[in-house]
Amino acid sequence: MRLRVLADSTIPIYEQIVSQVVFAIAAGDVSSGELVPSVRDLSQQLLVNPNTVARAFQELERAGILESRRGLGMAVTAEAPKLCAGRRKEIVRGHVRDALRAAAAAGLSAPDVHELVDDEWPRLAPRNGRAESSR
Amino acid sequence: MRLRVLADSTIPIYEQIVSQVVFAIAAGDVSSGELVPSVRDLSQQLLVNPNTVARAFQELERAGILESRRGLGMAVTAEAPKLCAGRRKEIVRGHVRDALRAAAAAGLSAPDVHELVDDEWPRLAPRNGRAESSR
Amino acid sequence: MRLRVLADSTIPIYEQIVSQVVFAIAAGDVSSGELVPSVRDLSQQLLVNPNTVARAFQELERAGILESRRGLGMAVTAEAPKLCAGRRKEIVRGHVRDALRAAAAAGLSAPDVHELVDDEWPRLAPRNGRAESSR
Amino acid sequence: MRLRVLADSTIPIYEQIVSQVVFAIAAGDVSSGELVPSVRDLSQQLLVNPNTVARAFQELERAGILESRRGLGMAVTAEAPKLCAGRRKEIVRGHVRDALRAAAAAGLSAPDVHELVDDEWPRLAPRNGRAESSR
DNA sequence: GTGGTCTAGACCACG
DNA sequence: GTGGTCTAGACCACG
Repeated sequence: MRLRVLADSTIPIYEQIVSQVVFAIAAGDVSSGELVPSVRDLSQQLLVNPNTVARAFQELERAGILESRRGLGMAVTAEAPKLCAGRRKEIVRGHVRDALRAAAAAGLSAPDVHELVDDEWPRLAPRNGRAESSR
Repeated sequence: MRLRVLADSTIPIYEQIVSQVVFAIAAGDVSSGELVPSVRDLSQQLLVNPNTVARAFQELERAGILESRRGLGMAVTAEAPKLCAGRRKEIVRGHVRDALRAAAAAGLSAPDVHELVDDEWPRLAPRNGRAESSR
Repeated sequence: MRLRVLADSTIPIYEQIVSQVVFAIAAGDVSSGELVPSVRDLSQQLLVNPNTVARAFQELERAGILESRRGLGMAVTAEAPKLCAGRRKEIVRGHVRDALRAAAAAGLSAPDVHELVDDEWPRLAPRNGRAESSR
Repeated sequence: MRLRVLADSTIPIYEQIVSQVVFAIAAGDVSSGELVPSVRDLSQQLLVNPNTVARAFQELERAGILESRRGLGMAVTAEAPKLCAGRRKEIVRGHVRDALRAAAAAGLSAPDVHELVDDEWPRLAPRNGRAESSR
C-alpha cells in the first residue's frame, strides 16, 4: 500500500491518509485481515508526525475499517471492502456536489459543467489512463 | 442583491459571501456604480457576524471589485463586471478541479465523473432552470 | 456544567470527559442550543491539556451530540438529549455486563451479584441520595 | 483446565488468563500440586502470543498461586486454593464497583442497578445454571 | 515490536 | 475570542 500526502493541500493530512487508505482498500490493494503499515513506518514514509497517522487510523477504526490486533498492528476488517467501496463513492460524490453547487450558483448549465470536466481532466495528473477517454 | 449563506456548509461563510457577490455582479444583477448593502444590513439579513461580512467586503475591495464611497458605503467598481466574469469561471473551475482530483485518486475515469454529474445535477436545488437539460 | 476527572483512573481522561458531558446533557443540565464551556476554559477548570478536551469534543461532534458554531464554540445539538439518554444507558449497561461476565465466570449466581451491589453501593461516594435505598 | 479468551474484549488477554486460572483453582477444577498446561500448549490452544501466556503465569507466580517445578512446568501451590477464593471475590467486586461508579455518575439509583442486573444476567451465556434465578 | 494517551506549544482560519 | 491541525516527544500497556 503506497500512500502520498500533499503537505500544502487545504485538506488536512490525516484526512488525506484516511481517504487514501479507503481508496486502497476499495481498489483491492489491501485485503481483509491484512495488516496496514505501522504508525511508525507510515509516518516515516510520509514524512509526517506519528500522531497524525495515529489519528487517521483512529478514524478508520471507529469507522469499522481497521481494527487493532493487539501487539501486532492495525488490520483491515472483514467489512472494510464493502464499507470502503461505499465510502469512496460518497467522498467523490461530495466533491462533485460541491462543484455543482458552485456551478449552479454561477448560473452554469449541466453541459457547461461537462465541458469544464473534459477541459480539466487531462490537465490533472501526468497520465491518467482513460483521461482522454470517450465522450 | 439577494444572498444566501449555508451555515452548515464546509465552505467558510465569508467565502460564500464573496462568491455570491461575484456571481451577482457577473450575472448583471448589480451594476457598476451601484452600492451594495452595508455590512450591518447584510449581517442582519444573513444572521451572520458583522466581522464576517466585513472580511468578505475587504477581500472584494482588494480584488478591485468593490470600492468604498466615503460616507455612502461600498460600490461596485467600473472593472467589476469584467473581473467577476473571470473570477466566476475560476471559482467554478477550482471546485471542478477538486472533484476531479478526488475522482482520480479514487480510480474513477472521466466517464464515471460525467455519470456522477448527471446523477447529482438534478438533485441540486428545487429550481435550476436547465437542470433537466439535454445530454 | 460542572465536570470532574480522575487523573489516576484507568479510564482515559478524554473518555471521562465524553461520558460526563453525555451524563450532563442526559440529566438536562445543559440544553439543546446551549454552548458548552470552551476548550480553553474547560482545560483550565479540569487542569488538563487543551488537546485532551479538544479530543473529547471531537468525539462528541462525530457522535452528533455537539456541533461547532464557527467562532463561538461548541453547542449542544437538537438531537443530543435523545442521543445522550440512549448513550448513558449503554455506557452503564456495558459496565454492568462486564461485571456480570466476571461474576458468571467466577461461578456466582444472580443473588450473589445483588448482594455484592448492595454491599458496595453505600461505600461509593460520600452521599448518594438513594444509596441505602429499598430492596 | 479449559480456558477461553475473548480477543475482542476490552480486558487484556493476559488478565483474562489470570482470572480464568484463578477461577478454575477457586472452583476446585485444578488442585494443589497439579501442573497447569505449558506456556507453549496454552498459547496454541488459545491462539495467543506465548509472551502473553508467560506474562499471565508470571503474575500468578508472583501472587503465590503457581510455582515453577524445574523441568516439569508450573504447578498449583498449596496456598493457591485459599488465595484464589479471596482473589476471585476481589476480581468480581472490582468489576461491580466499576459498574456502580458509572451508574452513580449517570445519576442512577441502587434499584436502577438491580434492574439492569436482572435485565442483563439472563442474556449472558447460553447456560448459566441459576441465571433465571429467584428474586 | 505494536498502538494509545497525554502534555506542551506553535500556528492557522474563522468570526 | 473560538476550534482545528500539526509537531515533538514522553510514557505506558500489551504482546
